[in-house]
Amino acid sequence: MELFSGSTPGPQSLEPGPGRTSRNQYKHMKKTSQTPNNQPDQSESQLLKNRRQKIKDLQEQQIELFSNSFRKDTDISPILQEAGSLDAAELEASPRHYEVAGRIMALRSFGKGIFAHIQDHSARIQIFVQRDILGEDEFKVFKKLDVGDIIGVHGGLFRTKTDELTIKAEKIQLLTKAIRPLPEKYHGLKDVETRYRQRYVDLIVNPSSKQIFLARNRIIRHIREFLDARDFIEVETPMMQTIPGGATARPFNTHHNALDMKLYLRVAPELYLKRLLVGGFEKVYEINRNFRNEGISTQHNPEFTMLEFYRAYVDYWDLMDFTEEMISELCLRMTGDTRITYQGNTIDFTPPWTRMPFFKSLEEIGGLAPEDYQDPEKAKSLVKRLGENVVPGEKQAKVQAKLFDLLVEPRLLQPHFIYHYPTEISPLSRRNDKDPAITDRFELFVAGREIANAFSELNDPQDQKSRFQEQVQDKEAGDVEAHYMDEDYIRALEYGMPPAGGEGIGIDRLVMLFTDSASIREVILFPLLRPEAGTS
RNA sequence: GGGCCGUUAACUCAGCCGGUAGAGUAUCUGCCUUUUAAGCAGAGAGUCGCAGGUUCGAUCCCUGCACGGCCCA
Repeated sequence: MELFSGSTPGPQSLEPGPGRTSRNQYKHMKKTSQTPNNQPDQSESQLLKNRRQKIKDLQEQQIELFSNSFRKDTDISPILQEAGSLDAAELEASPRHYEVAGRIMALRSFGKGIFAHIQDHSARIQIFVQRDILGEDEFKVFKKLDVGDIIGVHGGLFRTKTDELTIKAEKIQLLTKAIRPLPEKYHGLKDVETRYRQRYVDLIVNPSSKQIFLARNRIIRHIREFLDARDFIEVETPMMQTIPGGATARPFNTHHNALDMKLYLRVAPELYLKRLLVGGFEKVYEINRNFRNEGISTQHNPEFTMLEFYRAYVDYWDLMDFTEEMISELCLRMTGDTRITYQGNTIDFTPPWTRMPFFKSLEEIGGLAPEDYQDPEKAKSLVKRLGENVVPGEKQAKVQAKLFDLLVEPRLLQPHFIYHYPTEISPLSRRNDKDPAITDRFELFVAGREIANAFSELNDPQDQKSRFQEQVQDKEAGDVEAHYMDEDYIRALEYGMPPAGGEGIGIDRLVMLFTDSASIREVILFPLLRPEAGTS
C-alpha cells in the first residue's frame, strides 16, 4: 500500500492530476530520443498513429508513461501456487492483497468492468478492473491502455464465476506505454524471419520460444554443476588471438588499431586450455563462444557456444565413460528419463553407447568394402558419385572423412562413439601406440550429427611441431582451414604437458536435442541474419 | 555457390483463367460490471518485397534483385 500512499515522488496512479513530470520536463530528461515523438508521420501506419494520439492524450492528463516508482511485492507464479487450492469462499473470508506488475496480454472490456491478463516473467494472471472500485477518472484512463502496456496492479485475490484466480484491481499504475501493438493473440508471431530478427516480440508472445531459452540455461547450468562437482576449474581464455588454432576452420579477421596488429576471432580455445595444463591446472573447462567463418545452415551459426574441458592423467577411453555419464545425467535431469524424442525419433542415452572404430564404421554402417576407402581412386570416384567435390591433391584421410560424412554420420541416430580417426586429419591428437597412422580420438554422434570431439592430447612437442608443419604445407597448398604454426604452443609443450584427455561439446546442438529443435537458430537468441532492408 | 518454396493490412492468412484487393484478430466509434479466441452494431486501415518487361490493363505472366525458409554443395 505504501507505494500508492504518495511517499515516493511522481504520479502514483492513473488518477489524472498534477504530477512531478510534466510534458515539458520530459524534453529535458535523458534518453529524449526514446520518449514518444508526437509529430504525425505520414508514412506511419494508422495503428501507430492511434497509439501516438493516445499517448498525447495521456500526457495531457499528466499520466506518466514510463514511471519507475512501482515496486511489486511478489511474482505472479507464487500467487497461483499459494492460492491455487483455496476456493472462492476461503478467499473471501481471508482476503489476500498483492502488488504485481506485468505486461497486458489480453483485454476484454464490458463497459464498466474490464478483464485483463497480465504476464510477468513467471506466469500470467487475470485482473478484473471495475469502474466502481477504481473510480471514474482512473477507470477512464485504464480504458485507454492497450495490450502490450506494462502496468503495476494492487488488489485482492478472488475467484470468478468460472473459478479463475483473479486480482480485483484497487489501484493501477501505468509503468510503460507500448507504442507498437503486439502480434495477434491467437496465432501469435509465426513468421520465422520476424521471430529471429525481433526475438523480443517472439519471447513475449510465444511461450514455447521462451521455454527453449530457459532449457538452454538449465542445460548449461547442469553442465557447470557436473564439472564443478568434479573439481574442474572454469577459466576464460582469449577470444581474440594472434594465431587462431585448435580446430580446422576458417577464422574471422579483425584488427587492433592502437597496436596496429592483425587479430583473429578464435575458432577454438583448445591451445590455450592445454597451456593451462602445462601451467599446472589438472582439470579446466571453458564454456564460451567460438567463431568460424563458414556457411550458415540449420546446423551452423558463425558464432556458437562450445564446452571444452581438459583433464590430466586420463585418456580418450576414460572420456567416453565421462561423456556417457555427463550427458545421460543431463538427460535425466532435463526430462526425468534417459531417453528423449527428437524430431519424431526416440534417442536413448542410457549407457553404454556403441563404440566403433572409424574404419570399421565405414564398412559396417557405410556398407563399404575395405578397398572402397583404401584405394585412393576408388574412394575419390565414390565421393564424386555421392555428389561431393574432391579437391585435387586432397589427402586420402580427408576423402575418407567425406565418405564418413556422406555414408555413416547421417545414420548414427542413437549415440555412437566413433574412434581412431586418421592421424592426417587429427593434428592435435595423440597417436595410437600400436598404429601411428591413427589417433586416440573419438567423436560422438547423435541424431546424425557430431556432438562432441575428444582425444588423448598430443604432448610430444616434436611430433606436434611436425604436425603443424604438415598443416602449414596444406595451408600453402590452398587449404584455408589448415592450422597455423604456433611456436609458443610448441614452447609450452617443451616445458612438459601432463598426459591428458580433452573434449569439446557443441552446446547449441545439445540444446537442439533437448528442446527438439530442428534448426540451430531456434536455440540462439539472436542468430546471425543479413541486414534487414532499410535498417542499416 | 546451386535447386525448390515464400514475401498481400500491425499479426495470422485467402485472393480462381490477368480486369487496381478480402477475412479473422488488432485499431477506432457506440452498447455492455464475472469474461477468457467475450459478445453485438458500425467505421477506418494496403508502395500486394523492390526494379524492369509483356499487356489496353499485372498481386497474378516473364526477367533481375533483396530478404527469409527447406534441401543440396
